[in-house]
Amino acid sequence: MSKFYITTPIYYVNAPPHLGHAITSVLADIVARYHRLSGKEVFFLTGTDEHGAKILRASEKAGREVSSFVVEIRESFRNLSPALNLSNDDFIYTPDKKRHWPGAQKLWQKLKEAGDIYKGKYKGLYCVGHEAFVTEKDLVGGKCADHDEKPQLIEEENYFFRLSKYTAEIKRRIESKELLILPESRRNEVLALMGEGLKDVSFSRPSQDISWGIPVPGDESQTMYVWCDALSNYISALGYGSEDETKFLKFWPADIHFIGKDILRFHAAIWPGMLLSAGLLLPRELVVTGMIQVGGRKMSKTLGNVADPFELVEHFGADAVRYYLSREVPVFDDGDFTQEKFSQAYEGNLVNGLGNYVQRISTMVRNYFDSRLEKPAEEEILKAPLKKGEVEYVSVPYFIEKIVFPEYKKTMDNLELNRASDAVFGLLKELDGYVQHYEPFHLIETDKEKTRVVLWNLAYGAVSLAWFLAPFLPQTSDKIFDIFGVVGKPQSEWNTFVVKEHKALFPRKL
RNA sequence: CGCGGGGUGGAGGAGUAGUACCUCGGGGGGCUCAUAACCCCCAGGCGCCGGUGCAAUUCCGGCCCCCGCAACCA
Repeated sequence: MSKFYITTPIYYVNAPPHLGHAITSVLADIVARYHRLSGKEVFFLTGTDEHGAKILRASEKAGREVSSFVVEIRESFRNLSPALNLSNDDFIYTPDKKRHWPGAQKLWQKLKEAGDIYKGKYKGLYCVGHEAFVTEKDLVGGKCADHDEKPQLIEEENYFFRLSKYTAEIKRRIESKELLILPESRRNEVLALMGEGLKDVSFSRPSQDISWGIPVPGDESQTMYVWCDALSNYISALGYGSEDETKFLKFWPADIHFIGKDILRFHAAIWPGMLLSAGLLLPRELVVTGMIQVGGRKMSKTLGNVADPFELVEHFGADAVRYYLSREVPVFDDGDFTQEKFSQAYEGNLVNGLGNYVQRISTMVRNYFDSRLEKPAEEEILKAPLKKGEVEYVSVPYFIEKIVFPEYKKTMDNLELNRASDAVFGLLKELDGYVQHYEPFHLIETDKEKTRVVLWNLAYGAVSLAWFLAPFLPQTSDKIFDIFGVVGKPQSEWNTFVVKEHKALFPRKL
């Protein structure tokens, strides 16, 4: 059985999860489920990034001990899994001394042994109020936004990682697609960056400035900066650096790192550089998602337009949120969220579309055939074909197998999840049209046998929809299998359908 | 000249060198199994200016506008 290792980023715990985190996790989950369903041994990792000066300052501001301060937000990220039905196999967090630190420190050690760690001077803008370095972004009009003070340009000694040394090799891996970056435009962006040559990166800070972090092995006076601390989660979670590296040996390299475009540079430059230095394999693929905006604007706490995934789930259910995030928002481009768009998508495609379809078919089967439909003979099935265009006639199962499935598989394999979803909902549209064409609700009065064929095809269609949607809408998919009495049955055994009475799959919201 | 992505009917999206597609909304018709759902038809569009081509929304150049990134916001 082949393995498949997929990760989300580890999320920074400076605030509870918002829809942007949810979308990355949901997309990764859909891919994880898809590969699991196609028979691979999948390891799906998510987690949180909890170290750093920002977090320490936030905890101090709240008058809390930092180690307990982060737990709350960590737990809210962990709760994304039950809320959104994420199938992650593990959850890693950076302050975990037992599970994470050994891996991070071993990795550091490897880089050091490779001669790629050296002491250097870091020059930066230091804000006295923050007692830390700030970036240009923290400034408003040259002054620190929080303290209204002008930061000072100061120097301090810390460790650097010789990233520059690996520019050519990283570039080669990306160009040759040994390290595949999707979509193409992101790949180009990174390659353009490589063209300028990568600079060495600051890799640690004096621990007096940042005590909240992982100590540099062999030099307690320094704390690891984010790179080695956070990026190493992808291997520490597999046991790298621990006594038992079985999982690491089995699952590394990652088949896919799902990331947002905002952290592309770290994942396309620094992370591969570190892995090369340590003599480890590079991930096969970086999948770079767009950002989800709210009402056309970037989500921000200042604007007060942060969309809360938990609220949405509570109101609409996990599958509705998963639906929106995977279909109504493009995977690779920026998307937009508004309450109105969400409701519209919910009403249109889930309530009126999928929910209504399942309802009308199951009702007819119950009313006309006492809830039970035996599979008609093949030649009978051909007598109620699906009309495609003007002249082409195919049976429903044939259409699903030869037209829908290949399109679904192709787009899923290319991670064009919204297009795969399009293919499935396109099938739904065909099936609704098929109902209208044969009018089983009339046909039953004149030709019961043909009605049986028509309804059997429609039930087969419903179950097929459930099969296709399993990675996207796992709960709904299970419900549909249950309604048609084929829970746990492979496609080859979708012969007799025994239909149950059921509640609306997607209740209408007022 | 820091880097990059965009501008497609009322709205949101897809797409292509040659009849431009989908969803929602608007107008009309049909059906009644279904969660006032479903099916069919109609109106309306490729930011601006040049260039290359038999042909450009699609390729090239310029302009206008919007938006990201710029080394710890998915």
